[in-house]
Amino acid sequence: MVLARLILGLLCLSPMTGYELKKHFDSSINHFWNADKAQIYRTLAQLVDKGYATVRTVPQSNYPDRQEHHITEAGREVLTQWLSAGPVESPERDPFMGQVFFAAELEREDIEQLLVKRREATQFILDDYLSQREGIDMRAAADRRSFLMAATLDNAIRQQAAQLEWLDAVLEYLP
Amino acid sequence: MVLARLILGLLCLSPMTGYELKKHFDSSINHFWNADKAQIYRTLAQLVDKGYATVRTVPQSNYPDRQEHHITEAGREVLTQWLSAGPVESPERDPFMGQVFFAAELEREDIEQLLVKRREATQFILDDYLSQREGIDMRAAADRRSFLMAATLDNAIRQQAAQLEWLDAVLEYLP
DNA sequence: CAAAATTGGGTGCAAAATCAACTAACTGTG
DNA sequence: CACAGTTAGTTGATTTTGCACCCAATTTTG
Repeated sequence: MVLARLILGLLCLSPMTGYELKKHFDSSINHFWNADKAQIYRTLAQLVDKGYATVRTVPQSNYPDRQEHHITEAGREVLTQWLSAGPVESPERDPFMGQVFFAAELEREDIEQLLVKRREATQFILDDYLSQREGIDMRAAADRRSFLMAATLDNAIRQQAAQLEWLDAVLEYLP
Repeated sequence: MVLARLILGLLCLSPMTGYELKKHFDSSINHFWNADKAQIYRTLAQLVDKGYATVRTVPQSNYPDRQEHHITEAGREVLTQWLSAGPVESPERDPFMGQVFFAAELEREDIEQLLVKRREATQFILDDYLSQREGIDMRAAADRRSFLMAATLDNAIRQQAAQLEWLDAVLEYLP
């Protein structure tokens, strides 16, 4: 459900192949969603089935044909309806917090190691997001679209930063 | 996979029925995981199948028999192995951020409404977490288990608070 | 020059998750 | 007294997701 909407959103920005969609999920959008490519291709097929997108085969000289997917009017409607229907509630799922919740089964040192390793991973992700943000032209953020896109990245940065602070606090006060 | 480990973790705290597990997912653990009850019962059956848990039928006078699930030694090992294997990477999925990312398709007022509604929902969740934390005996948090459990709730609180701040910033600077 | 990555697409299968019922007895509330 | 809620568990169908493959040509890298 969500994936279909996100793909419609991307196709709304510009027509794309499944391959290019996967690129977006891995880079520009990786801070709030990811998707398996098999899933992307299948969802694309569904969208075409329902008339929310159309395919145009564009031959290329050296590389395989591009199956360019274009959003239709019906697709645009579905997207705006999703956006207008109010904020979706996210399920609130964090397996790492599960590990912390039950970490008392481990020795103190092992718990510390778990937290330290997580700290490293979080720092790594944060650095990635920060370098992504550097690549954003701030003058372009004057228009609403760019502003909102940059804002989601800012949120991801805040979340990771908050987690870093939390990890440090837990490491400091762990009995 | 994760669900099976979390159930093992809960069974580690005390033997439980599927019904009681569901209660935990809905209350004490709802800040980092949720689960459908059908899924809980099926996963429980798998755990028994694999020898990670055993069932003891406890008859009751008025209510249906309790299918009390007890964790086995093998189950405990699986749990500690999961915890020792290092922090699991979470997929980073937030459908609401997807809505914000593509919200430029809407009118300015509708975008604001989306953000304001989300703000309300976030405040509501935050208040829930805060009242949960009030119920935690801080003297009990001196032992490691209680400390870690309380810590995961603190993390959820920080995340929600960070999101509130972010929402306010976006609402303020939205072009 | 060989090995790996890129471009572009796809299949099959299994596990995980969700939705919606259905059973059945008891308990509390208006 | 009727109706809603609680306790306890189960089944079936469908969707979603993830993993592991497969194809083929080109281009880059060691």
